[in-house]
Amino acid sequence: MSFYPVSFWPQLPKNLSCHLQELSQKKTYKKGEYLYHMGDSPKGLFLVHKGLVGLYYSSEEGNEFLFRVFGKGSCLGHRTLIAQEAHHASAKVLEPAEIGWIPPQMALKLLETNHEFMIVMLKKLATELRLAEIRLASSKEKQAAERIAETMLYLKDQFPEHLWTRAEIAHFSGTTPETVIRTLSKFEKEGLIQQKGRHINILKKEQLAHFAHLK
Amino acid sequence: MSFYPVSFWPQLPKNLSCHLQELSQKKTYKKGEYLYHMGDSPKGLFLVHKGLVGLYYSSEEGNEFLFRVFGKGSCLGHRTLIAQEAHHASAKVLEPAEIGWIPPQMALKLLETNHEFMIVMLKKLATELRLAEIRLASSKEKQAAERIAETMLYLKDQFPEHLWTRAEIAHFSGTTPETVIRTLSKFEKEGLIQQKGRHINILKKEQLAHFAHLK
DNA sequence: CGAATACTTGATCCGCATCAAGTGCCGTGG
DNA sequence: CCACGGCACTTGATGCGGATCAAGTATTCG
Repeated sequence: MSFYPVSFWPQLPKNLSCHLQELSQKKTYKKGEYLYHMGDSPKGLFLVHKGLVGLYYSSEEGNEFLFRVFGKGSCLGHRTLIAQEAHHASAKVLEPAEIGWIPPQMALKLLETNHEFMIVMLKKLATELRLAEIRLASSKEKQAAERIAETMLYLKDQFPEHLWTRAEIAHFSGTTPETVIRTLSKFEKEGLIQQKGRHINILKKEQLAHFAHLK
Repeated sequence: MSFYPVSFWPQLPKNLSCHLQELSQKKTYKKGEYLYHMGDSPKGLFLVHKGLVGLYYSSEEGNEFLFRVFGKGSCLGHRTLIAQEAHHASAKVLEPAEIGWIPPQMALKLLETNHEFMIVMLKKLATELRLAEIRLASSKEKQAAERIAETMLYLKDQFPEHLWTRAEIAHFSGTTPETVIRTLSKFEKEGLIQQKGRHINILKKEQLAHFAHLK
Protein backbone atom coordinates (compact mmCIF):
# COMPACT_ATOMS: atom_id res chain seq x y z
CA MET A 1 0.00 0.00 0.00
CA SER A 2 1.45 3.32 -0.98
CA PHE A 3 0.76 6.81 -2.20
CA TYR A 4 2.26 5.98 -5.56
CA PRO A 5 0.84 5.72 -8.13
CA VAL A 6 -1.91 8.18 -7.39
CA SER A 7 -5.22 7.14 -8.83
CA PHE A 8 -6.45 10.69 -8.69
CA TRP A 9 -6.45 13.56 -11.09
CA PRO A 10 -5.03 16.48 -9.11
CA GLN A 11 -6.61 19.12 -11.31
CA LEU A 12 -10.11 20.51 -11.07
CA PRO A 13 -12.51 19.61 -13.88
CA LYS A 14 -12.09 22.06 -16.81
CA ASN A 15 -15.54 23.66 -16.68
CA LEU A 16 -15.48 24.13 -12.92
CA SER A 17 -11.96 25.49 -13.09
CA CYS A 18 -13.01 28.05 -15.74
CA HIS A 19 -16.03 29.08 -13.71
CA LEU A 20 -13.90 29.65 -10.62
CA GLN A 21 -11.20 31.46 -12.58
CA GLU A 22 -13.79 33.96 -13.80
CA LEU A 23 -14.78 34.79 -10.25
CA SER A 24 -11.23 35.12 -9.03
CA GLN A 25 -8.73 37.93 -8.89
CA LYS A 26 -5.50 36.99 -10.57
CA LYS A 27 -2.12 37.92 -9.13
CA THR A 28 1.48 36.95 -9.88
CA TYR A 29 3.86 35.68 -7.21
CA LYS A 30 7.62 35.37 -7.16
CA LYS A 31 9.46 32.30 -5.99
CA GLY A 32 9.68 32.28 -2.20
CA GLU A 33 6.60 34.42 -1.60
CA TYR A 34 3.80 33.19 0.62
CA LEU A 35 0.07 32.99 -0.13
CA TYR A 36 -0.63 32.59 3.57
CA HIS A 37 1.06 31.57 6.79
CA MET A 38 0.48 28.99 9.51
CA GLY A 39 -1.89 30.39 12.09
CA ASP A 40 -3.67 32.76 9.70
CA SER A 41 -7.44 32.64 9.71
CA PRO A 42 -8.92 31.26 6.45
CA LYS A 43 -7.54 33.34 3.62
CA GLY A 44 -9.85 32.02 0.90
CA LEU A 45 -9.43 29.74 -2.07
CA PHE A 46 -6.35 29.91 -4.32
CA LEU A 47 -6.35 28.60 -7.89
CA VAL A 48 -3.01 27.76 -9.43
CA HIS A 49 -3.08 29.06 -12.97
CA LYS A 50 0.63 28.71 -13.55
CA GLY A 51 3.64 27.79 -11.42
CA LEU A 52 3.97 25.63 -8.33
CA VAL A 53 3.03 26.06 -4.68
CA GLY A 54 4.12 24.00 -1.68
CA LEU A 55 2.23 23.64 1.57
CA TYR A 56 4.84 23.83 4.30
CA TYR A 57 4.74 23.16 8.00
CA SER A 58 7.55 24.76 9.96
CA SER A 59 8.35 24.29 13.60
CA GLU A 60 9.88 26.78 15.95
CA GLU A 61 13.24 25.01 15.79
CA GLY A 62 13.30 25.54 12.04
CA ASN A 63 12.26 22.08 10.90
CA GLU A 64 10.31 22.13 7.68
CA PHE A 65 7.89 19.57 6.35
CA LEU A 66 6.37 19.70 2.88
CA PHE A 67 2.80 18.42 3.25
CA ARG A 68 1.44 18.89 -0.25
CA VAL A 69 2.31 20.36 -3.63
CA PHE A 70 -0.10 22.18 -5.93
CA GLY A 71 0.48 22.62 -9.65
CA LYS A 72 -1.40 24.12 -12.57
CA GLY A 73 -5.15 23.55 -12.46
CA SER A 74 -5.16 22.69 -8.77
CA CYS A 75 -6.53 24.62 -5.82
CA LEU A 76 -5.44 25.17 -2.24
CA GLY A 77 -6.79 26.75 0.90
CA HIS A 78 -9.85 24.50 0.64
CA ARG A 79 -9.15 22.45 3.77
CA THR A 80 -8.89 25.45 6.04
CA LEU A 81 -11.89 27.09 4.40
CA ILE A 82 -14.05 24.03 4.99
CA ALA A 83 -12.82 23.26 8.49
CA GLN A 84 -13.07 26.96 9.39
CA GLU A 85 -9.91 26.71 11.42
CA ALA A 86 -6.64 28.61 11.29
CA HIS A 87 -4.24 27.50 8.56
CA HIS A 88 -2.12 24.65 9.92
CA ALA A 89 0.63 25.24 7.36
CA SER A 90 2.04 27.94 5.08
CA ALA A 91 1.67 28.15 1.31
CA LYS A 92 5.02 28.96 -0.28
CA VAL A 93 5.59 29.61 -3.97
CA LEU A 94 8.12 27.11 -5.37
CA GLU A 95 8.01 28.38 -8.97
CA PRO A 96 6.94 31.83 -10.19
CA ALA A 97 3.18 31.58 -10.21
CA GLU A 98 -0.07 33.10 -11.36
CA ILE A 99 -2.70 32.56 -8.74
CA GLY A 100 -6.42 33.27 -8.78
CA TRP A 101 -7.91 34.26 -5.46
CA ILE A 102 -11.48 33.94 -4.21
CA PRO A 103 -12.25 35.51 -0.82
CA PRO A 104 -13.44 33.18 1.97
CA GLN A 105 -17.07 34.23 2.07
CA MET A 106 -17.51 33.96 -1.68
CA ALA A 107 -15.72 30.62 -1.80
CA LEU A 108 -17.91 29.23 0.98
CA LYS A 109 -21.03 30.49 -0.79
CA LEU A 110 -19.90 28.82 -4.01
CA LEU A 111 -19.23 25.60 -2.18
CA GLU A 112 -22.67 25.68 -0.56
CA THR A 113 -24.51 26.28 -3.81
CA ASN A 114 -22.45 24.41 -6.38
CA HIS A 115 -23.08 20.70 -6.09
CA GLU A 116 -20.27 19.67 -8.43
CA PHE A 117 -17.80 21.83 -6.52
CA MET A 118 -18.74 20.12 -3.27
CA ILE A 119 -18.25 16.70 -4.75
CA VAL A 120 -14.87 17.64 -6.19
CA MET A 121 -13.78 18.96 -2.79
CA LEU A 122 -15.03 15.83 -1.04
CA LYS A 123 -12.98 13.65 -3.38
CA LYS A 124 -9.95 15.87 -3.10
CA LEU A 125 -10.01 15.79 0.71
CA ALA A 126 -10.62 12.05 0.74
CA THR A 127 -7.60 11.47 -1.45
CA GLU A 128 -5.39 13.90 0.44
CA LEU A 129 -6.34 12.15 3.68
CA ARG A 130 -5.26 8.78 2.29
CA LEU A 131 -1.96 10.22 1.10
CA ALA A 132 -1.26 11.81 4.48
CA GLU A 133 -2.04 8.65 6.42
CA ILE A 134 -0.02 6.43 4.12
CA ARG A 135 2.93 8.76 4.55
CA LEU A 136 2.39 8.61 8.30
CA ALA A 137 2.65 4.82 8.24
CA SER A 138 5.54 5.05 5.81
CA SER A 139 7.49 7.32 8.15
CA LYS A 140 7.46 4.52 10.73
CA GLU A 141 7.84 1.36 8.69
CA LYS A 142 10.19 2.43 5.93
CA GLN A 143 13.84 3.36 5.87
CA ALA A 144 14.92 6.80 4.70
CA ALA A 145 16.12 5.46 1.33
CA GLU A 146 12.78 3.81 0.63
CA ARG A 147 10.89 6.99 1.47
CA ILE A 148 13.20 8.98 -0.76
CA ALA A 149 12.59 6.51 -3.60
CA GLU A 150 8.82 6.83 -3.31
CA THR A 151 9.11 10.59 -2.98
CA MET A 152 11.13 10.79 -6.21
CA LEU A 153 8.61 8.62 -8.03
CA TYR A 154 5.72 10.73 -6.77
CA LEU A 155 7.24 14.15 -7.38
CA LYS A 156 8.62 13.32 -10.82
CA ASP A 157 5.34 11.68 -11.78
CA GLN A 158 3.10 14.50 -10.62
CA PHE A 159 5.34 17.49 -11.31
CA PRO A 160 7.91 16.33 -13.86
CA GLU A 161 8.79 19.82 -15.01
CA HIS A 162 9.99 21.12 -11.64
CA LEU A 163 13.69 20.93 -10.79
CA TRP A 164 13.45 19.61 -7.27
CA THR A 165 16.14 20.70 -4.84
CA ARG A 166 17.70 18.25 -2.41
CA ALA A 167 16.11 20.20 0.43
CA GLU A 168 12.62 20.01 -1.07
CA ILE A 169 12.99 16.26 -1.53
CA ALA A 170 14.17 16.00 2.07
CA HIS A 171 11.25 18.08 3.35
CA PHE A 172 8.75 15.93 1.48
CA SER A 173 10.28 12.59 2.45
CA GLY A 174 10.86 13.58 6.07
CA THR A 175 14.64 13.28 5.92
CA THR A 176 17.55 15.74 5.54
CA PRO A 177 19.36 17.12 2.50
CA GLU A 178 22.48 15.14 3.45
CA THR A 179 20.58 11.87 3.51
CA VAL A 180 18.91 12.70 0.19
CA ILE A 181 22.30 13.38 -1.39
CA ARG A 182 23.83 10.15 -0.13
CA THR A 183 20.78 8.15 -1.16
CA LEU A 184 20.54 9.64 -4.64
CA SER A 185 24.20 8.93 -5.34
CA LYS A 186 23.64 5.36 -4.18
CA PHE A 187 20.72 5.11 -6.62
CA GLU A 188 22.91 6.55 -9.37
CA LYS A 189 25.68 4.05 -8.69
CA GLU A 190 23.10 1.28 -9.01
CA GLY A 191 21.91 2.74 -12.32
CA LEU A 192 18.40 3.49 -11.06
CA ILE A 193 18.60 7.21 -11.74
CA GLN A 194 20.82 9.74 -13.48
CA GLN A 195 21.56 13.12 -11.91
CA LYS A 196 23.29 16.28 -13.01
CA GLY A 197 22.61 19.09 -10.59
CA ARG A 198 18.85 19.44 -10.24
CA HIS A 199 18.19 17.45 -13.37
CA ILE A 200 17.28 14.02 -12.09
CA ASN A 201 16.06 11.29 -14.43
CA ILE A 202 14.55 8.08 -13.26
CA LEU A 203 16.05 5.35 -15.44
CA LYS A 204 14.50 2.25 -13.88
CA LYS A 205 11.07 3.14 -12.52
CA GLU A 206 10.10 -0.46 -11.87
CA GLN A 207 13.20 -1.28 -9.88
CA LEU A 208 12.96 1.94 -7.91
CA ALA A 209 9.33 1.20 -7.09
CA HIS A 210 10.27 -2.33 -6.10
CA PHE A 211 13.03 -0.99 -3.87
CA ALA A 212 10.52 1.29 -2.15
CA HIS A 213 8.23 -1.72 -1.62
CA LEU A 214 5.52 -0.33 -3.86
CA LYS A 215 3.34 -2.63 -5.83
CA MET B 1 0.44 23.72 16.44
CA SER B 2 -0.96 20.36 17.36
CA PHE B 3 -3.81 17.95 17.03
CA TYR B 4 -4.76 18.54 20.65
CA PRO B 5 -7.12 19.93 21.70
CA VAL B 6 -9.44 19.08 18.87
CA SER B 7 -11.81 21.90 18.02
CA PHE B 8 -14.19 19.47 16.42
CA TRP B 9 -17.10 17.47 17.60
CA PRO B 10 -16.37 13.93 16.45
CA GLN B 11 -19.99 12.88 16.52
CA LEU B 12 -22.54 13.36 13.80
CA PRO B 13 -25.34 15.87 14.46
CA LYS B 14 -28.17 14.18 16.36
CA ASN B 15 -30.89 14.47 13.73
CA LEU B 16 -28.63 13.29 10.93
CA SER B 17 -27.36 10.44 13.06
CA CYS B 18 -30.94 9.32 13.80
CA HIS B 19 -31.88 9.50 10.14
CA LEU B 20 -28.91 7.35 9.17
CA GLN B 21 -29.51 4.89 11.99
CA GLU B 22 -33.02 4.28 10.69
CA LEU B 23 -31.69 3.34 7.29
CA SER B 24 -28.98 1.08 8.65
CA GLN B 25 -28.80 -2.57 9.61
CA LYS B 26 -27.56 -3.01 13.12
CA LYS B 27 -25.11 -5.73 14.09
CA THR B 28 -23.03 -6.50 17.17
CA TYR B 29 -19.30 -7.13 17.03
CA LYS B 30 -16.91 -8.72 19.50
CA LYS B 31 -13.59 -7.23 20.48
CA GLY B 32 -11.00 -8.06 17.85
CA GLU B 33 -13.43 -8.50 14.97
CA TYR B 34 -13.02 -6.53 11.77
CA LEU B 35 -15.58 -4.40 9.94
CA TYR B 36 -13.39 -4.45 6.83
CA HIS B 37 -9.82 -5.05 5.79
CA MET B 38 -7.14 -3.12 3.94
CA GLY B 39 -7.49 -3.69 0.23
CA ASP B 40 -11.24 -4.34 0.34
CA SER B 41 -13.37 -2.40 -2.10
CA PRO B 42 -15.68 0.16 -0.40
CA LYS B 43 -17.75 -1.72 2.16
CA GLY B 44 -20.21 1.04 2.90
CA LEU B 45 -20.78 3.37 5.81
CA PHE B 46 -20.56 2.19 9.42
CA LEU B 47 -22.24 3.99 12.29
CA VAL B 48 -20.90 3.39 15.76
CA HIS B 49 -23.88 3.03 18.05
CA LYS B 50 -21.90 1.63 20.96
CA GLY B 51 -18.33 0.54 21.55
CA LEU B 52 -15.07 1.59 19.94
CA VAL B 53 -13.46 0.95 16.57
CA GLY B 54 -9.86 1.57 15.49
CA LEU B 55 -8.66 2.16 11.96
CA TYR B 56 -5.44 0.17 11.64
CA TYR B 57 -2.77 0.06 9.00
CA SER B 58 -0.64 -3.07 9.06
CA SER B 59 2.44 -3.76 7.01
CA GLU B 60 3.64 -7.12 5.78
CA GLU B 61 6.35 -7.19 8.44
CA GLY B 62 3.70 -6.94 11.12
CA ASN B 63 4.03 -3.26 11.98
CA GLU B 64 0.78 -1.73 13.06
CA PHE B 65 -0.27 1.88 12.98
CA LEU B 66 -3.47 3.23 14.49
CA PHE B 67 -4.69 5.96 12.15
CA ARG B 68 -8.00 6.95 13.72
CA VAL B 69 -10.41 5.94 16.47
CA PHE B 70 -14.20 6.03 16.23
CA GLY B 71 -16.49 6.10 19.22
CA LYS B 72 -20.21 6.36 19.84
CA GLY B 73 -22.04 8.63 17.44
CA SER B 74 -19.23 8.64 14.91
CA CYS B 75 -19.07 7.07 11.45
CA LEU B 76 -16.36 5.36 9.44
CA GLY B 77 -15.86 4.05 5.94
CA HIS B 78 -16.71 7.50 4.61
CA ARG B 79 -13.27 8.28 3.19
CA THR B 80 -13.10 5.14 1.08
CA LEU B 81 -16.70 5.54 0.01
CA ILE B 82 -16.10 9.07 -1.22
CA ALA B 83 -12.72 8.43 -2.82
CA GLN B 84 -14.08 5.24 -4.37
CA GLU B 85 -10.81 3.50 -3.75
CA ALA B 86 -9.91 0.31 -1.93
CA HIS B 87 -9.75 0.63 1.87
CA HIS B 88 -6.24 1.74 2.82
CA ALA B 89 -6.59 0.41 6.36
CA SER B 90 -8.57 -2.11 8.41
CA ALA B 91 -11.35 -1.36 10.88
CA LYS B 92 -10.84 -3.35 14.07
CA VAL B 93 -13.22 -3.46 17.00
CA LEU B 94 -11.46 -2.29 20.19
CA GLU B 95 -14.47 -2.60 22.48
CA PRO B 96 -17.56 -4.78 21.99
CA ALA B 97 -19.66 -2.72 19.61
CA GLU B 98 -23.02 -2.19 18.03
CA ILE B 99 -22.59 -0.96 14.50
CA GLY B 100 -25.11 0.25 11.97
CA TRP B 101 -24.32 -0.54 8.35
CA ILE B 102 -25.41 1.24 5.20
CA PRO B 103 -24.42 -0.41 1.90
CA PRO B 104 -22.15 1.61 -0.44
CA GLN B 105 -24.72 2.45 -3.09
CA MET B 106 -27.27 3.65 -0.59
CA ALA B 107 -24.70 5.66 1.33
CA LEU B 108 -23.48 7.34 -1.85
CA LYS B 109 -27.04 8.14 -2.84
CA LEU B 110 -27.69 9.65 0.57
CA LEU B 111 -24.54 11.69 0.32
CA GLU B 112 -25.52 12.98 -3.12
CA THR B 113 -28.99 14.01 -2.06
CA ASN B 114 -28.56 15.12 1.53
CA HIS B 115 -26.94 18.52 1.66
CA GLU B 116 -26.33 18.49 5.40
CA PHE B 117 -24.71 15.07 5.20
CA MET B 118 -22.30 16.34 2.53
CA ILE B 119 -21.30 19.31 4.65
CA VAL B 120 -20.74 17.15 7.70
CA MET B 121 -18.54 14.81 5.66
CA LEU B 122 -16.59 17.74 4.21
CA LYS B 123 -15.87 19.05 7.68
CA LYS B 124 -15.00 15.63 9.00
CA LEU B 125 -12.53 14.96 6.20
CA ALA B 126 -11.03 18.44 6.51
CA THR B 127 -10.42 17.90 10.22
CA GLU B 128 -9.09 14.38 9.78
CA LEU B 129 -6.68 15.68 7.15
CA ARG B 130 -5.31 18.29 9.54
CA LEU B 131 -4.87 15.71 12.27
CA ALA B 132 -3.04 13.34 9.92
CA GLU B 133 -0.69 16.02 8.63
CA ILE B 134 0.06 17.38 12.07
CA ARG B 135 0.93 13.87 13.20
CA LEU B 136 3.14 13.52 10.14
CA ALA B 137 5.10 16.62 11.11
CA SER B 138 5.07 15.51 14.74
CA SER B 139 6.64 12.17 13.82
CA LYS B 140 9.66 14.05 12.49
CA GLU B 141 10.09 16.95 14.86
CA LYS B 142 9.14 15.45 18.20
CA GLN B 143 10.77 12.90 20.44
CA ALA B 144 8.97 9.68 21.32
CA ALA B 145 8.11 10.91 24.81
CA GLU B 146 6.52 14.09 23.48
CA ARG B 147 4.42 12.13 21.00
CA ILE B 148 3.34 9.76 23.75
CA ALA B 149 2.33 12.72 25.90
CA GLU B 150 0.18 14.23 23.18
CA THR B 151 -1.27 10.82 22.38
CA MET B 152 -2.29 10.32 26.02
CA LEU B 153 -3.89 13.75 26.14
CA TYR B 154 -5.78 13.11 22.93
CA LEU B 155 -6.95 9.58 23.67
CA LYS B 156 -8.00 10.30 27.25
CA ASP B 157 -9.74 13.47 26.16
CA GLN B 158 -11.66 11.94 23.28
CA PHE B 159 -12.26 8.44 24.64
CA PRO B 160 -11.86 8.67 28.42
CA GLU B 161 -13.77 5.50 29.12
CA HIS B 162 -11.52 3.14 27.19
CA LEU B 163 -8.72 1.34 29.00
CA TRP B 164 -5.91 1.88 26.53
CA THR B 165 -3.30 -0.85 26.31
CA ARG B 166 0.38 0.01 26.03
CA ALA B 167 0.35 -1.45 22.54
CA GLU B 168 -2.56 0.72 21.40
CA ILE B 169 -0.83 3.81 22.72
CA ALA B 170 2.34 2.74 20.89
CA HIS B 171 0.45 2.15 17.65
CA PHE B 172 -1.17 5.56 17.83
CA SER B 173 1.98 7.46 18.76
CA GLY B 174 4.20 5.60 16.31
CA THR B 175 6.43 4.06 18.95
CA THR B 176 6.69 0.65 20.63
CA PRO B 177 5.09 -0.80 23.77
CA GLU B 178 8.50 -0.82 25.48
CA THR B 179 9.00 2.87 24.86
CA VAL B 180 5.47 3.64 26.04
CA ILE B 181 6.09 1.73 29.27
CA ARG B 182 9.38 3.49 29.98
CA THR B 183 7.89 6.86 29.15
CA LEU B 184 4.76 6.40 31.25
CA SER B 185 6.79 5.37 34.28
CA LYS B 186 8.95 8.46 33.77
CA PHE B 187 5.77 10.57 33.70
CA GLU B 188 4.57 8.84 36.85
CA LYS B 189 7.85 9.49 38.65
CA GLU B 190 7.48 13.15 37.76
CA GLY B 191 3.93 13.15 39.12
CA LEU B 192 2.33 13.95 35.78
CA ILE B 193 0.21 10.82 35.66
CA GLN B 194 -0.86 7.95 37.85
CA GLN B 195 -1.06 4.40 36.51
CA LYS B 196 -2.30 1.09 37.83
CA GLY B 197 -2.48 -1.45 35.03
CA ARG B 198 -4.62 -0.01 32.27
CA HIS B 199 -6.07 2.64 34.54
CA ILE B 200 -4.11 5.73 33.69
CA ASN B 201 -5.00 9.11 35.13
CA ILE B 202 -3.58 12.36 33.94
CA LEU B 203 -2.81 14.41 37.05
CA LYS B 204 -1.19 17.47 35.52
CA LYS B 205 -2.73 18.11 32.13
CA GLU B 206 -1.12 21.51 31.72
CA GLN B 207 2.37 20.31 32.45
CA LEU B 208 1.97 17.29 30.21
CA ALA B 209 0.75 19.52 27.39
CA HIS B 210 3.64 21.87 28.00
CA PHE B 211 6.06 18.95 27.89
CA ALA B 212 4.62 17.88 24.54
CA HIS B 213 5.08 21.45 23.27
CA LEU B 214 1.38 22.03 22.89
CA LYS B 215 -0.06 25.43 23.39
C1' DC C 1 31.20 38.99 -11.10
C1' DG C 2 30.39 38.52 -6.36
C1' DA C 3 27.40 36.87 -2.71
C1' DA C 4 24.26 33.79 -1.39
C1' DT C 5 22.60 29.46 -1.65
C1' DA C 6 22.85 24.69 -2.86
C1' DC C 7 25.45 20.72 -2.89
C1' DT C 8 28.91 17.25 -1.21
C1' DT C 9 31.64 14.36 1.91
C1' DG C 10 33.33 12.73 6.25
C1' DA C 11 33.08 12.11 11.32
C1' DT C 12 30.38 11.72 15.38
C1' DC C 13 26.67 10.64 18.34
C1' DC C 14 22.35 9.37 20.36
C1' DG C 15 17.38 8.10 20.38
C1' DC C 16 14.87 4.43 20.29
C1' DA C 17 13.89 -0.02 18.03
C1' DT C 18 14.98 -4.56 18.81
C1' DC C 19 15.98 -8.65 21.30
C1' DA C 20 15.76 -11.35 25.36
C1' DA C 21 14.18 -12.94 29.64
C1' DG C 22 11.51 -12.55 32.81
C1' DT C 23 6.93 -11.25 35.92
C1' DG C 24 2.24 -10.46 36.55
C1' DC C 25 -2.56 -10.89 35.34
C1' DC C 26 -6.82 -12.80 33.66
C1' DG C 27 -9.97 -16.10 31.98
C1' DT C 28 -10.91 -20.94 31.15
C1' DG C 29 -11.40 -25.57 31.97
C1' DG C 30 -10.24 -29.63 34.64
C1' DC D 1 -10.88 -23.80 43.42
C1' DC D 2 -6.65 -24.07 41.49
C1' DA D 3 -3.70 -25.03 37.53
C1' DC D 4 -2.57 -23.63 33.26
C1' DG D 5 -2.00 -21.10 28.94
C1' DG D 6 -1.83 -16.90 26.81
C1' DC D 7 -1.32 -12.29 26.66
C1' DA D 8 0.03 -7.83 28.61
C1' DC D 9 3.43 -5.75 30.98
C1' DT D 10 8.26 -4.79 32.63
C1' DT D 11 13.29 -4.22 32.67
C1' DG D 12 17.93 -4.50 30.93
C1' DA D 13 21.41 -4.93 27.21
C1' DT D 14 22.66 -4.05 22.51
C1' DG D 15 23.02 -2.08 17.98
C1' DC D 16 22.23 0.81 14.15
C1' DG D 17 19.96 4.27 11.14
C1' DG D 18 20.21 8.56 10.19
C1' DA D 19 20.38 13.28 12.29
C1' DT D 20 23.70 16.57 13.29
C1' DC D 21 27.91 19.12 12.88
C1' DA D 22 31.64 20.81 10.26
C1' DA D 23 34.25 22.20 6.37
C1' DG D 24 34.85 22.66 1.70
C1' DT D 25 33.19 22.93 -3.31
C1' DA D 26 29.98 24.02 -6.88
C1' DT D 27 25.95 26.61 -8.78
C1' DT D 28 22.75 29.83 -9.15
C1' DC D 29 21.10 34.31 -9.28
C1' DG D 30 20.93 39.19 -8.85
